[in-house]
Amino acid sequence: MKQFARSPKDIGQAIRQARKDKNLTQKDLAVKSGVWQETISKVETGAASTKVETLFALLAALDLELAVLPRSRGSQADLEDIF
Amino acid sequence: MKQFARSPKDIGQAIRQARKDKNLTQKDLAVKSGVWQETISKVETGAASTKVETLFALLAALDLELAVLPRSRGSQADLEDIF
DNA sequence: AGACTATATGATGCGAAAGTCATATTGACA
DNA sequence: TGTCAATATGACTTTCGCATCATATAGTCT
Repeated sequence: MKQFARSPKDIGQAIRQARKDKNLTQKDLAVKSGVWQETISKVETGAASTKVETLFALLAALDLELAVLPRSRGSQADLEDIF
Repeated sequence: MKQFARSPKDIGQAIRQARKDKNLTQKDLAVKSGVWQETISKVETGAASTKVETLFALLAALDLELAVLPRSRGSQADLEDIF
């Protein structure tokens, strides 16, 4: 079940989704990924930006990866969705 | 043509690929995305980490988006690929 | 080879992310 | 509702990305 992402917020939602699907708490994921629980909270809620390393550490701990693909479907996200 | 990514380096390569496919220089992309040419260079070569906002700014300027999906195919990337 | 363009590298300053610890708030459930 | 676990928030410090400018290196074409 694939999640598309055009903004940090999208990614955060996908991570939270995947974490819950695997029945992990933020603390569990923190231990697995080496990322602090507090940081995970911020990432999932989109409260703060993230470094790409942090993102991949979380994705790896959740057995996820990314695919880069052309924006075909749906409407364009405007810059406010990103910044 | 889809690019999978499990590390910042993978993303950098995908961005470079997409940029060249569109016949854009780093400078062109810098103008379109609002990200400095120097930063793009670092991102593409994987020399430095990036903020997720920067990543999405580049992807948007290249009409790309991400998909989050389970790591199924191929071998696992180990942590050195990420950090 | 020379000239021009593209990309990489290097230094500095600022701001923001992450680590860290403490605590508040929310959520679940007996 | 009271308690415990889960998540969010806040403060503070350190680390690091980005903007910025300058310059070096690499590529390309004549």
